[in-house]
Amino acid sequence: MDYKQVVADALAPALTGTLSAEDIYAKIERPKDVNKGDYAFPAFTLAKTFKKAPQQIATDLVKQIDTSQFDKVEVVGPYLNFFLDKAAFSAQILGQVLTEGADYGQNQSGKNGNVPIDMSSPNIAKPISMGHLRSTVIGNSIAEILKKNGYHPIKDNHLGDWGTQFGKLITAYLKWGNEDDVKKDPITNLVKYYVKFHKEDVAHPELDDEAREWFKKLEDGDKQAQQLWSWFREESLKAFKAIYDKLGVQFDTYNGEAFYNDKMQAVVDELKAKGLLQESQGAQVVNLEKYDLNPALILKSDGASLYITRDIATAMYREKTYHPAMNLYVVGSEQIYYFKQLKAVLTEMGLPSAKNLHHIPFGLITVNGKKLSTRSGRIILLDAVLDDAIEMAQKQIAEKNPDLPNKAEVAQQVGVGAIIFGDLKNERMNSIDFNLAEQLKFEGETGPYVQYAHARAESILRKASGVDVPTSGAKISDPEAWETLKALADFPDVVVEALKEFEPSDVAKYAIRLAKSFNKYYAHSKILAEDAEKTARLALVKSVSTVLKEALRLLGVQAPDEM
RNA sequence: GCGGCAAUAGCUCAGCUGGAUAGAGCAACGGUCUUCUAAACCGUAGGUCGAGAGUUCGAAUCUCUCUUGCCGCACCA
Repeated sequence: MDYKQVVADALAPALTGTLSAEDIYAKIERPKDVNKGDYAFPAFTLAKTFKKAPQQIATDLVKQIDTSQFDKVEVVGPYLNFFLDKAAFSAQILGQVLTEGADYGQNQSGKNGNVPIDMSSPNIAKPISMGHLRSTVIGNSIAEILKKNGYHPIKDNHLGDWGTQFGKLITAYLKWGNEDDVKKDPITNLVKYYVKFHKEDVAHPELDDEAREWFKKLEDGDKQAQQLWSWFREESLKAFKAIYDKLGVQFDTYNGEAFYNDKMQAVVDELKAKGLLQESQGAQVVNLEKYDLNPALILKSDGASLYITRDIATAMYREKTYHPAMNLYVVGSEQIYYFKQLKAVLTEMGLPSAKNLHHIPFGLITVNGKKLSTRSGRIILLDAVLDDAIEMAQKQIAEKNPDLPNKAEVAQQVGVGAIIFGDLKNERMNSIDFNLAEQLKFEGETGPYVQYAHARAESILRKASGVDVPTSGAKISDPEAWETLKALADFPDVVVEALKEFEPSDVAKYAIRLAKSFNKYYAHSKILAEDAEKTARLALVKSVSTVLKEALRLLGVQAPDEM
């Protein structure tokens, strides 16, 4: 139920002819201070039309409205403060959460439309770093949020599995590599070969020619080249999947760059057919002047294709395969300009999904203020960070809950949860200077804090087993529960808002707010006390547990029942 | 040089479509476990919201200028 609307409806009769229903609704706000009620209407805007002081207007207004449906309506200066009927509110919201369960907050606005999401996208034969974490967890969370809004997301890992570096890799492997090492630890060893190649080719430039030849062979379908390439790819993918498993992220497709190799010519043909290609300094470009953008370079002067050619092919493929409702790209903010160009080219081509293409950028992860880079050695391995976090969680469990039965499982859930939550709780666009100690904090506004609130709720429910939790009519009068009840009621709006902004952090902040209000309630009220409201309180606890778990799920974070 | 993003407490960040004394977490200091998990709760202290101008009854929030930092600016992805 929309309680803001209830307030607006109450005000409407007194303001007919002055403000439209929509205007009234838009003016209503939530006081920051809890003591000033649940909703407030400021009378400033009416001062001109009524030619009276706002304070006076507020005083007059309150006399004209039906206040019976509220606990009270107060005039404080120029504000009308509305206090909702707590008993009715609690019965309504708890009934709804308990009836709907995990479906609470679900809406169908997406009409099951397909939404491919370009995300994670590590490069074959290179390690997954903290930089990939952001794309992976943001994309994964947006996928869950999409589902909650009735869309059908398709998580696509657009692997970097093609390019001249494979010529170098093959050359290096044949010279210095061996099969067992690659099988044992593919990423480390493949990177080693790659780095060695770059060291050696300074003194032996003929290596570059060899590499070029190998890449040419690969493109021409040479058997040995193909075999090595697909082997490197498989071994890398195995290593990647181990990390994705740890993170709890699955993909629907792994349509990497190689997948589009045979779809590139069609792009060039179509651009030509539509008269969009122009020659410029020997290269083929699409002029984007009318979008106030630099020309997009489609073919190099040597005729080779580029990243954007591949992305156009990808967009065309997705259009044909999915008829997407939206087309999302979770890629770093350094590519904002590039995606403007891509969208402009696709718009020029008349691709229907171009207008629903959204680049979802995020801030850079840096170390000591500097950009990560494999070559310079400034790299933070995601796997190592996850392991550190899991180990830290193990220590915490040993200290705080040594009798916990499934320690290893919970340590993983808590450790990984801390890392994911830590990444998602801040606005996407904030850049992050990596700090391991900061990532491993389990106190305050963190993933474990939310998980802990959930585990406490579950603990109470276990202790109360045998008591029937009512799914309707649960009224709570305890004022300590009020913030928690209101937070529960906000969840459906958060689901909508988070999608609108593509902001998982909205959900993370919400989870903290709900957990915090519940922890406070928990500290001040004895839930299992034997009195008339006990079952109502249990209804609240059950509702909190349900919604916390669901909010964490939308972030890709697990919620253990005990920790 | 042009464009984008950012600047709020010692540190990390919230602050919704402009609204009532600018809020959290961490760190500091003090308090709360014989009672539902203290990974928690309560309190104290801490800010000329980068600077300046403008719009407005009202600006951390909108506009402009400036400063600082990061990112990008066709043959990488």
